[in-house]
Amino acid sequence: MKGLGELERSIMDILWAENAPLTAREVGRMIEDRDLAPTTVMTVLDRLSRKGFLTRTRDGRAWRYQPAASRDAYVAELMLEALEMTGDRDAALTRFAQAVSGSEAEILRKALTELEEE
Amino acid sequence: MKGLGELERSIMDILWAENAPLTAREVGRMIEDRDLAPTTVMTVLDRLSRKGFLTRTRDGRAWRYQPAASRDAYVAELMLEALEMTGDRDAALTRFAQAVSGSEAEILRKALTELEEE
DNA sequence: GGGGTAGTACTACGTCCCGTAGAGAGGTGA
DNA sequence: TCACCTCTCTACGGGACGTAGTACTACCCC
Repeated sequence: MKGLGELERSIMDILWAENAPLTAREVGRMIEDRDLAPTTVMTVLDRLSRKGFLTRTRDGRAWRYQPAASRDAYVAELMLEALEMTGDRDAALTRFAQAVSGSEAEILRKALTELEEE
Repeated sequence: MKGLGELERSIMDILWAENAPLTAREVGRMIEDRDLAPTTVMTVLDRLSRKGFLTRTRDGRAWRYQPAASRDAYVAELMLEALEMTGDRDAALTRFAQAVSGSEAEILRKALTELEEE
């Protein structure tokens, strides 16, 4: 999986936060702080859909974009990808488990327990 | 943390696999399949130490390079970094737990249990 | 002691990604 | 018809990375 640039991530964040598919214009309106040209937003949306992060459907002349996967799925995939990198997955996992904070360890524990029960 | 390119990662892999600090020449000899110029290896080693992935110490005229952190630590850090990206860490962690394979879930479970006991 | 060898530092070039945006085409509503 | 919206296409500058040459220095062997 390819990574995301900074602007790309900002835009993904907007789309992940929104439940409905947005047009380029709508997205642009939500990044006002950066004062981008409309075409900039369109270009980035286009690249993101080329890269498979977004899907788009027609709405009149405009496209409406929405995430192809949830942010959680993306994050989990990044984590798995990092894990792929090591020769010793167990060691890395152990280290990871030690690094997460207490409350998160709790979440993990719970998720794993539920898995076990299925 | 900055990411690693492909050659950079190959070289880190060599150094992670080795226990002793290596010189550029030694590293170069271990990537024979790519037939790189010696200076190429040196440049990459230099960049890696600039980026903080390697530390180096003098050995006569030459430098000896060794990883600043273990591969496991690096991988765990990458995973945490991915986790930082989400607004809902719990959801991402849950998804991650569901995505790891059975034996790895077991490792995680064990690591978490040991944590708890301390 | 002179030439090959090894090692260093510095510089450079091509490519790809990404942020950024303009130009031009074609529809749309006043 | 004219202003406007949206799209697609093209482009440029910067930074990271793969790759390597050059110039200089120190050491070893004959």
